[in-house]
Amino acid sequence: MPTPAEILQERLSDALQLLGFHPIAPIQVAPTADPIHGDYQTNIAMLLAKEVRGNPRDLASRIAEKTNVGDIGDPPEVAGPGFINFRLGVEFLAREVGAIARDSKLGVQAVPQPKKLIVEFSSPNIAKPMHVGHIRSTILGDAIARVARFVGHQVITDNHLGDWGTQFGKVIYAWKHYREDGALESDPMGELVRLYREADTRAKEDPSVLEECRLELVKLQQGDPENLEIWQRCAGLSRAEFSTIYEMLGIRFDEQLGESFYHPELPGMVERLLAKGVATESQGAIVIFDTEISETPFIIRKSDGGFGYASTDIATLEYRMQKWNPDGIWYVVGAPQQLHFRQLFGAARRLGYQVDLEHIAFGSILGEDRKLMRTRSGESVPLRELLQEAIDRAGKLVDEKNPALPKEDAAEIAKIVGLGAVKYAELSQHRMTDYVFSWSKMLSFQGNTAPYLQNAYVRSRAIFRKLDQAFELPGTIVLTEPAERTLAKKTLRFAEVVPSVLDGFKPNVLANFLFELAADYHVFYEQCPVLTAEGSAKASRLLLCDLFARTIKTGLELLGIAVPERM
RNA sequence: GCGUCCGUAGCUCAACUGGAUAGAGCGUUGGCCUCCGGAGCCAAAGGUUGUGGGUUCGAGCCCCGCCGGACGCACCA
Repeated sequence: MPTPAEILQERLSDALQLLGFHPIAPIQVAPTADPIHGDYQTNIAMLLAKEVRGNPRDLASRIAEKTNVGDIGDPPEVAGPGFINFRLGVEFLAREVGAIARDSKLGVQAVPQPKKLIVEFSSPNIAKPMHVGHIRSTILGDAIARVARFVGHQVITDNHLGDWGTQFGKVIYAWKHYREDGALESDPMGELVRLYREADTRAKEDPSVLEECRLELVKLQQGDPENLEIWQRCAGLSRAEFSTIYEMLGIRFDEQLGESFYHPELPGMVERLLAKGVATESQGAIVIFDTEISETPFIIRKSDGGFGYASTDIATLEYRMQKWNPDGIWYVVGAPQQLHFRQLFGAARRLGYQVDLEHIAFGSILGEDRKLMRTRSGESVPLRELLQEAIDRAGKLVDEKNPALPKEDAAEIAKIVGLGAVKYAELSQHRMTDYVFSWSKMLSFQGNTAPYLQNAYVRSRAIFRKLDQAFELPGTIVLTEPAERTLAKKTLRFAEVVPSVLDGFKPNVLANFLFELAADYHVFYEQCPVLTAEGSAKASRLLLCDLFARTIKTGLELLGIAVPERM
């Protein structure tokens, strides 16, 4: 079923045909900023007036006159410099609300042309701790993948693990010299991290250690059995650690092909690029120059014969094209790597790949001092500890607000609220802004936070627990109160907002919508008693409550956030 | 130096891709509980959108110049 905006678009399109216009660009129909201008508006008359050098208001009147909206609402009005405003009528609203209430997807339609998309996100480095820096990619990527699936795309998520980098020389060196088996047993990941740091600091002090680390790496890459075994054990331990975090976060990947997976392909790939004339030799390295992008080259083989991540990323691209032939590959990776991706995409173009490549960049997470978030000792905050703290803090809050809850339920709720708070803090913000991490703000029950939205859901569900009979969708829907209409209109917009998340990759658009929806629900809740109402008023209000609950639940799920039934 | 991103209320952030009087939350001030969860609602105060030009019916958004910040610029990912 089309959304209100789409219906209006179609009617406008018909009117323009009658008047002899054939606009190429889609007709913009946007919700109005202020309800005094109605519910939806279009600026099409002003755009066309510019083209034909006519008077925008006159043109707007002619278009308005020919636009048939008798079954939708009031006759369109011309206002301001040439806007055409539309107001949705009560009958139309009731009809539409009834329709989306019967739709499992709440009116969200499948895209006309489903695409096959690969979404690469999270991508932590093995043998390094997963820290706050990874959380943005993880949460953002997951949300985008969920939305893309929901609107009908075929999505393959891939965790592009950094399991073959230079850091492994250090890890292996330290493994051989400083390993403590007891610690490895009790806290494997902690020990791995300790080993890496140990080698890292020693290498900085002593060039000979650095050289030995390099040699260990070379041995590994040449297939030395001992180093290979150490690498495999480290990789196994890291993956296990990552899995527990992903499980905690409710995130699943279709593929987890690490960089090591592509390693055997690298020499052949470099030869191919040389043969095609895409790559050239420079200062002993094999590089791709594209001065339109940057003076510095894209290094696909180092002068010492080794491979960096530029090479792996090209090999990965080739593999994906061969295996899946996708329409798009989306990389959810931090903004500092913009140059890398511009170069990668440039290389892909030269290789003749026809695929939509997107770097979905994002800003950094700052501490409350507005500097990159660190622990007191100056290290990056381990993700696992951060998530546990979120759960603990949420647990305390839930305990304060609702001490009567059974212990087991309280623990489950703490998890839902705590993790939801962390995710929502990310996703409610424009992805490019560096955002300030604040426990008190994200866990507040007021304002634009996950707990506020979850609580709105819980309140709406509480009504149904008090209901003495099963809820059934009513045949007739009455919307007499302004608060009912406002809520109904907002709910209809869900189907417009969800697909729009993908243009510009902005989950914060959905988050902000859910916040507005919850606010509208609270006004409705305040002004329209449900259980004490009677007849079709009661039935209609129950329907609004149910529809609200489903919408906020579905919306939060698209952001990867769960809702509790009580809290 | 070159490049990318950014600069909006005291603070944290929006602004549907160029639309009407720039909106929320927190904080501040003042109201609302015989009623479904007050974890809520209503109202007020708070702005020359860093700055100077330009483009046009119309600019927070596009173009140019400054100021201020973050990040990146040949073999680490």
